[in-house]
Order: sequence, then structure tokens, then C-alpha cells
Amino acid sequence: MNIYDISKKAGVSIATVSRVMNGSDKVSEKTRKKVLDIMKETGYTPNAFARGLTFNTMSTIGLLCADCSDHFLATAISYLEKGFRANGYDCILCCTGYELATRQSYLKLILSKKVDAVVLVGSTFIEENIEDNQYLIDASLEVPVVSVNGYLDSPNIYCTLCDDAEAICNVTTQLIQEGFQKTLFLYRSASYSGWHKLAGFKKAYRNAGLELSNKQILCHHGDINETKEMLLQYYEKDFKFDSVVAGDDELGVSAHKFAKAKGFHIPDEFSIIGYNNSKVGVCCEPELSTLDNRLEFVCSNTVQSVMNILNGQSVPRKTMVSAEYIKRGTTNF
Amino acid sequence: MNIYDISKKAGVSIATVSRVMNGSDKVSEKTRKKVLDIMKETGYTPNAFARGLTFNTMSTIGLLCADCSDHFLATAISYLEKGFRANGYDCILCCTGYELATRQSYLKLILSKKVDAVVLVGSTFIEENIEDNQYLIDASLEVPVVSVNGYLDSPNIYCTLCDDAEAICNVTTQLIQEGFQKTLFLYRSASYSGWHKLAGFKKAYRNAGLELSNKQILCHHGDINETKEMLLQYYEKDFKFDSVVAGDDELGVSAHKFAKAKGFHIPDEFSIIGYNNSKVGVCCEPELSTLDNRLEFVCSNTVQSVMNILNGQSVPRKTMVSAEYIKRGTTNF
DNA sequence: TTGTATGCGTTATCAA
DNA sequence: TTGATAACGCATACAA
Repeated sequence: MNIYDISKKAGVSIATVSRVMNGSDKVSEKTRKKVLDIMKETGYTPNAFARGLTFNTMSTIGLLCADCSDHFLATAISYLEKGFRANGYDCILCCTGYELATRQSYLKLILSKKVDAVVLVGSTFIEENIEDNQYLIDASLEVPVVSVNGYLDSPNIYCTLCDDAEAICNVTTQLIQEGFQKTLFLYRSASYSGWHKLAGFKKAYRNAGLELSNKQILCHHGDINETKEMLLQYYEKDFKFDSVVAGDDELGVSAHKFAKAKGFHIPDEFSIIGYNNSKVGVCCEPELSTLDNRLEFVCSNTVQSVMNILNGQSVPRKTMVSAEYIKRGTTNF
Repeated sequence: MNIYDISKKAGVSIATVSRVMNGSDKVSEKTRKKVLDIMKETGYTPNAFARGLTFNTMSTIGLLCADCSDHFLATAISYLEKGFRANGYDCILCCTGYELATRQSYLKLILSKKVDAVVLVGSTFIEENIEDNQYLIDASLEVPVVSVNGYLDSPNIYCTLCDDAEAICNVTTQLIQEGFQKTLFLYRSASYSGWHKLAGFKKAYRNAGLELSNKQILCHHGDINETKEMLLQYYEKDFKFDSVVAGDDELGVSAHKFAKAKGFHIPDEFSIIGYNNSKVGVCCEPELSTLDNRLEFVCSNTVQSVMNILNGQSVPRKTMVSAEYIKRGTTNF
């Protein structure tokens, strides 16, 4: 079924059929009804590729994310997809993994599908090494690139993110004031968000005028129990920490399991703070205190930015929002 | 940059350019090199919409899922996306929510984008009321429809699923043999998978020749702590259960928190079995025993089925796999 | 108000 | 080995 079939059945030209489809007012009620009836009868739908060809868009957004089985990223994708759909856009999902080369080739793939914009979901897309971000800047020459929780300063790249550094700095300062001065900062990987959290941690010690040992900073990736075991060893061999500030809630849960294994009383003897306010933090007892990075706001802002950009409106290149501290059972403040 | 620009620069016709692009052997090495050089130089990419128009496909699969922030579904999507991409297909993601009307309209939307196949991720897409599945059958008239973890018997609908009923039946039988004869079956919603799990639970009691009270079956949706509170009330007011078989791990964690709140010793005094082998089950102490429904296998089978169908090969309409019991700390067997 | 003709960027058929 | 041209399905400027 195409526009010619409909036009024949209705005894009109394809131009008229096209007008009816696009709600032109320059069609008589009579013919409009006739054409509409036949469309309904035949279940006609205009060919999306043909429309794409003429309009040079199929109203799709490319969503790049490292790993959509990661709960934080999956939640972001959920918000983004809903938001874009509400604006009439479909989302092409692309799970890139964490390797740069893969991300570069997948970004090209997505661009070749002629998406209207590219969304980088999660801070892992911004590399520390400047040249490694060139592929993002190249992409931004073709379509707007927006980043959720990462920041890259470039003309057609728009970023919405949470002030992780400030949040971590604040809670670390609180811990110090509570007397926890041997805090371990536990994070998963080098990423825009990772460095900023670390910077916040360091800043708290600087502000307090306290010496910070590099043993207090630990980068580790592994599943919950692997990390717990690693912590048990680290505690014995390297550093006797009295609290943990974690880069995400899963690391926080690992610290929680570590503390339980050691028989430490939480939160008086041992305090823990997670990050992301995710479901895993509420599975343990006592539940994990955490920082909520207002993902829903960040995502809806991202969607709105893309829409505004596509409508030719001016949009701030950087939007920053502060995190919210969620007090639960693993801290006293 | 389009094929005409390239052809002009190379001093050849568009037909030759097209041949070069598609690796035809009927092009002299000399002109091939010339065209290739200019393509590289200009960064030319063929227009995806135009190709879509001629081939009537853009190599995309529509992924429908109720809620991709649900960890189980997100994991499935992760596997599916990787699998389809490895086969040269992109995925359009569509989070439908749980309402039938929304799902119906979104399925139409996805079809109007001319995807090559539709994947229903999760068992919630199959409705108990037969007419409510008609929209799926209608869709299957246009493109192959495949279901992950749900079953619908119809010519162009292909299903891969885990034998939830058998799995639940087996563990329930084990519980009965261990002396836990007041098990509460806790599930979240009516769905294909939900009924089958329930059926398995009932079967275990039938097999054991035991009376099953309808107080032993409880449907509830809510977050982890809401469900825990609900269980505390239910225990006081309605039914003194000694174990829980849960439809998913989060419900299992709720039961876990309930048991802790009551001071029951796990697993001797109170046993719990979750479902899905998800991350939340490993956050609590003792960790949750659970059933792994072999999601990775189910997803890779789904991808392979779609590929085979699109290649015109014959594919079984139903593939069933048994679950794996994961013993952790909330059971004795 | 309606119809004709052209363009969108490819691929593929047929001649040369 | 190459080139001209029709076809894919739709939108639209222009003509009627």
C-alpha cells in the first residue's frame, strides 16, 4: 500500500492524498473524508523511509551508553526514552562498553543512521586525554551532542550534570567533623565523574587542613563480593580505615559487607556513604546513606535541551545541579 | 555530500560510485581507487534513508519493554542489543509501561518506523485475556514478533522462555520436604510468567497431597520497604507463614527484611527463595537463594531466531529452557 | 480546490 | 568496464 494505491482508490491525485495526510486545509471536506476512509479501510501508513528522505530526518535520537545493564545508566535511559518519545522521537540504543575504540566506531555507526542528535549517557564518555575526545567533537559537527553527567567544552556539545565534587566534599567534611578521619575513598574507574568525586574528597581534606594519605584512595572494579574481599585484604595489609565514601552504591554495599564481616558497628564505629541512591542501597541493613544526583532532573533537562537545540533555540552549554544527601542507616549525620 | 558530488569529483557516473560502494568487481582498479580516495577525503557516507527506501529496510529491530529501569529487563535489553548489533542491526528501544492501551499504540508507532522485527522483552506483554493479544498477532502479520519469556501461540510469533513453573514447583517441593509447609507465594503481577510461577507453586502442593490455603498466595506491587511493611501486617492479621517463594529477587529481599524485623533465624526458622538471580539478592546477609532463568541463553536464542527468520530459515516457534537453582544463604538445600 | 512534475539519494537494469 | 535512466514513496512548487 502506497500513496499511489490510495490515490487510485480515492480517484484523486497523490498530491491530494499527501495533503490529507498532512492536514492541509486546502482540501474539500468531501474528498478529505473519502481519502481518510480509504486510508482507514486499507490500514495505510506512509513509508517512513520516503519521509525520511524528503525531510532528511526520521525523528530518532542516538543513545550511547556504556552498559545498559548498569542500573544507574538503565534508569537514565528509561527517563530519556520516555522524554524523547513524549516529544515524538524514537531512540536508537547503543551499548558501547567501556573501550574507546568501540565507542568511536559505534558513534560513527549511529551517525550513519542519521539520528537527529546523540546523547552520551554517563560520564564515562569523556576521556581525560584531550585528543581522545576528538571523535565527540567531530560528531558534534554533524549533529548536536549532549552529555548526561559528563562535561566537555565544545561549541555544539551540551552538558547537564550533577556537582559530584561538591557533594562528596560536603559529606567527607561531615565525616571528618564526626571524627572519622581515616576515610577510604573507593571508586570504580577513571571517568569525568570519577575524577570529580575524587577531587571533592581531596578538597574536604584540604579544607580541614588534614593530611591525606594516598592509601585513602582506592580504585577497584569488581562485583559486590569481590570488592568486599578486596577490602578485607586491603584493611589487613595496607590501611586501617574507619569509614568509606564510595563512588557508587554497589561499592557502598561492598563496604557494608566488609564492615559486617569485621564485626564493626555501623554507623558508630564505621560509617559508609554511597552514591546514586539506587535500589541496592536499600537491600542491606542498616540501609545505605547515599547521595542522589537528581538523575530525573538531569535527564529531563537533557531532553529539553535537545528539543530546544533542534528548534533552533539557544541553550546553555552547561547546566549543573547539586546533589541531595539521603540519610539512612550507615551515617550519624 | 551525496553520490552525485562524489561522481563529479571523480569524473565518473553515479553508477560507478555506487558499484565501488557496494564492492562490485566490475570496476577497474584505477577508478575504484580514485573513487575510494575521494570518498575518504570528503568523509562521504551513503544516505541511510535513501538506502532504506530502495531496500525497504534500515536494519533495525524494535525492542519493546515495559520498564527498562527494571534490572531484569535492562539486562535482557543489554544482551539483545549486543546480539543484534553483532549481526549488523540497530535497536529502537520503546519503554511502554504496563498499560495495554499504551503498549498497543507504541507497537503501532514502532511498526510505522519500519523495523525488521519486534521483540517483546519480558512476559508482561502476553495478556491473560485472549483478545488483548490480538494487537500482537496483527503486528506479526507485518513483521516477525519474538517474545522473551512469554508465550503466545500464533504463526509468526516466536518465543524463547524459561520453564518458570517447573522451577518454582521444584523448590517449593524441596521446602515442603524440609518441613516448611506454610510457604507464602509472593508475586508482583499477573503476567504470563506470573501465572506460570503460581501454577508451579500450586502443583508442588498438589503433588505433595497437601491442602493449599489461598492465604498462601499474595500478589503485591510496591518498593522493597513497602512490601516489607505489607508482609509485617499480613503476618499479624492474615497468615503466619514460615517461608517465602518470591516471583522476583526484590520481593525476596522484602521477605528477607521482614524476617529480620521479626527476628526469625534465616534459613532454619524462615527460608526464602527469590527469582532472577539479580544483584539485589547478593546485597543482603545472608544472601538470597534464587533461581536463574538463564537470561543470557534466552536472549542469544532470541537474537539467533530473529536472524534465521529474516534469512528465511525455519525456526521453532517455542524454545523452552529449564532454570538453575542458585543456593545461597536463605535456604538449607 | 485539485493535478502535474520534480526532487530527495540510492540501487539496479539495460545499453553501449 | 562504464553510463544513462527508471524505480523506491513521499512532499511540494507551480499550473490549472
